[in-house]
Amino acid sequence: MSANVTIADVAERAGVSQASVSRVLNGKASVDPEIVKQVRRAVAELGYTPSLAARSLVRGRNQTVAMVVPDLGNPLFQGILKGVSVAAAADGYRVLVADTDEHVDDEEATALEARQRCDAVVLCAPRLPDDRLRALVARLEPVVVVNRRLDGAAVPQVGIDYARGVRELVDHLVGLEHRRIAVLAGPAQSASNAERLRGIAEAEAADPGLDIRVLPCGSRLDDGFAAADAVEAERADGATAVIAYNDLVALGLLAALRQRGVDVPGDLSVAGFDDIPLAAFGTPPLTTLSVPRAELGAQVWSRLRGLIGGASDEHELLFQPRLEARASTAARS
Amino acid sequence: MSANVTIADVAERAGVSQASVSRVLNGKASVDPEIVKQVRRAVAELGYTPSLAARSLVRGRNQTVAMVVPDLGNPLFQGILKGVSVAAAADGYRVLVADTDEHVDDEEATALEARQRCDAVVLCAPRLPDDRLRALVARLEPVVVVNRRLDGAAVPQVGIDYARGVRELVDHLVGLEHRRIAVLAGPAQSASNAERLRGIAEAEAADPGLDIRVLPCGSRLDDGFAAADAVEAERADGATAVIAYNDLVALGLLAALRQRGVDVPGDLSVAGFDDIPLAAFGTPPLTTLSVPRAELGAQVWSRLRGLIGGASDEHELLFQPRLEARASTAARS
DNA sequence: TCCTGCCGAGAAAGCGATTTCTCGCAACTG
DNA sequence: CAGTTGCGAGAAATCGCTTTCTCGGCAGGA
Repeated sequence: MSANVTIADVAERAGVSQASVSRVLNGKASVDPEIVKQVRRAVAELGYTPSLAARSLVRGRNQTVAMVVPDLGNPLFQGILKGVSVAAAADGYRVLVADTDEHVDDEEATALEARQRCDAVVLCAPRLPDDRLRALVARLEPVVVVNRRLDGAAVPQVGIDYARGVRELVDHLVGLEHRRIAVLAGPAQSASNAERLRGIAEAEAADPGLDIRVLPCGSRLDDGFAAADAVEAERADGATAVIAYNDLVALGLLAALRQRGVDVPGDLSVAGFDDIPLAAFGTPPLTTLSVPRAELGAQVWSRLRGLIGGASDEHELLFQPRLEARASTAARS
Repeated sequence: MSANVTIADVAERAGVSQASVSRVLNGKASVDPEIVKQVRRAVAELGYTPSLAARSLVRGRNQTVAMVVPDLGNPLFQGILKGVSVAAAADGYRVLVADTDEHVDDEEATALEARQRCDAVVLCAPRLPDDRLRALVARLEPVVVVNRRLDGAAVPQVGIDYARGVRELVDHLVGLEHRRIAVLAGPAQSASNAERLRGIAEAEAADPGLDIRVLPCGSRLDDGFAAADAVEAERADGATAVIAYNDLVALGLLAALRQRGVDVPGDLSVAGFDDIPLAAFGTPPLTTLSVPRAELGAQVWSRLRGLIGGASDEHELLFQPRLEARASTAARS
């Protein structure tokens, strides 16, 4: 079994020194072809596998990165996780997940702890306030921040241009004659929520005819479901369209509206965000903003790999969401 | 920074030996309270954090387990992952995910590679044929297999009693006067699919009045969506109910049927499996079989921990799914 | 022909913990 | 009072690699 075979055994069997075995295995320097052959044979015969623990100790590297997310149940994060994971795997890296379950105060501890086990970490949509986050990020060092703008930190960031996306969505709705729009806000500490709201504010400022009301909500299915009452109140008050924090919220809302017999998009247009796989299969199919999750994940890995390799990088990369107009939004009737 | 502080530094600062520092940190043996105080102070002052790499080398343990899944996009696996992850975290363990993306032939390599980095692995719904799986499992050793029955392997298994669940579902439909039922099968290599089919066969055998047709399908949203034609053909042929491989498939099917103007449950009853969060929010809310994902995950961890601790365990644990009758199934009209 | 330089391979020194071994000292027994 | 016995703490070995150091041999230049 590979378990107990050490490099010493291989060396002995091949009749060479451990150093040579190591050289062969790592392709360092030039080694006598004969020795190479001997070593390879010995390795094969013994079924030798280098101990990763020993290797990490001496190299100070793990070949593992951590991804810290606020909620693994969110399809957006799942998509990014998968993207990072696939890209990293191609370079022999694995990823370890840590779910903070939206507990802001666990974020630091969790991230720090994860960092101990890994060569780098990707912080997904951290909920921490700016100053604490900046401090944290400094201690995490090889780190990339996803979906959270953080000024004044020498850290690569990759995110989604929610502000612009939401403006696009508003434009879409305005094009459909909607003027009174309700917005279902996400978690208060979510930076991407703030970005969305910023976009909303910009849109409102640009078009005085608009009347947008922001309602507190959340990020999950049941949040959307529970928001139905508030939405109905807005509708009674003249709102004809709703922009939900994300697709999950939108789908939850859709379900609740259906129960109440509200027709979407006849009585009310509803739009989401993220274009999760289910969005296209909703009732009705959901108008939403599509974000390239997998590609984003790949980009994150590419940055991360650079940092691990010692590069320094503090660029910010913003993906532009693309409007996916489907049946849940329609011209005001 | 914790990065460069070693136990030697702490020892020096505290004026004691490394051994004592180690003892204090691990709470082994009894140490002079005075020394304990010194060490703690030195640790705090230096901001010392033990190197996990060094620790793993000497202990031969990682405090990390791997979870290998065929598709992270599946909410069932996400739920189990979360369950395992939370339970493991409570014991200071982290989990590393490896997604084989339904590539059967990568399963062995992926699992083996993951095992190298971890103290144990949980194999989720492996698609490997029995003999290869048995061989693999032997090499993985501390391992628990989820959602796959594997006879003749000394390995704990935890799963879901799909056969019984599906019989329950059939009973439910029969109670609603359905006799001709279409079944959308999952991935061919999926063991849980085989279990479901076994349940179907049993139900059919028990009730000669039943006429159940199995259609090939898949495990994802679009599989269900794409199955609509086949389902319609069955319906034209007299089928009045459909049992989908899982909720994702059911939801995809629902979407396609809606496009076609088929009324569910009026024209056709549809049931799923797993009770994913979205099931209750479908149109109509989906009748499904609920499985306790988080609890299952916790059980998996509990088994795993035992194994890591050296216990031997080859019990099989089967969770009984619970019928969640909702609006997508109704009496045949 | 002799010296310098280079190259390849083995010996040995870490990497940073844990754990066994050893030893001194105090307490306990007969 | 002498001879264990026990206990606490430091020294050193160990885990399994990588990498530097060292040295012998061989080729090229003077």
